[in-house]
Amino acid sequence: MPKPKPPASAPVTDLGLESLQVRREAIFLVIAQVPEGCVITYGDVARLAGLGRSARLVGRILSQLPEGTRLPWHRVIAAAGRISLPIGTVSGNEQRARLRAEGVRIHNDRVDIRRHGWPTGEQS
DNA sequence: GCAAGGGCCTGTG
DNA sequence: CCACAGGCCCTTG
Repeated sequence: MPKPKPPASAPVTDLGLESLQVRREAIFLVIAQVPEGCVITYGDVARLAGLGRSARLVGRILSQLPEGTRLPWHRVIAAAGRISLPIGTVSGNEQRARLRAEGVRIHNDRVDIRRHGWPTGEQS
């Protein structure tokens, strides 16, 4: 049958709404694995999480993170090592402060991705 | 339910 | 730096 109709009685294992959750979890796991002093781009996070080109989704998810999260969201930056969060904002300031605290040098809203990029860096 | 606009994006020109 | 298009999701009307 090309059209599996779910019973209106008990759609317990319902995909679709849940897959959103799954994506968030995947993103969470990927970012959680970024080592200290390293950065990763939105695109790479999406790719490693199996989301393909949904870098924008990653940004959206990150923007909606709870305050007390242990997720190192500050290690997630835009492509080419650019920091997309504007300076002067709480998040932007926090991100820069944390990165610098981890030894990441920031020069004009830019991070040396060749040095701190992950996983394609040389931290091994 | 569809169209339009916007957002921590990305790549090309 | 700006403009466009490609992809994903949310909010409005």
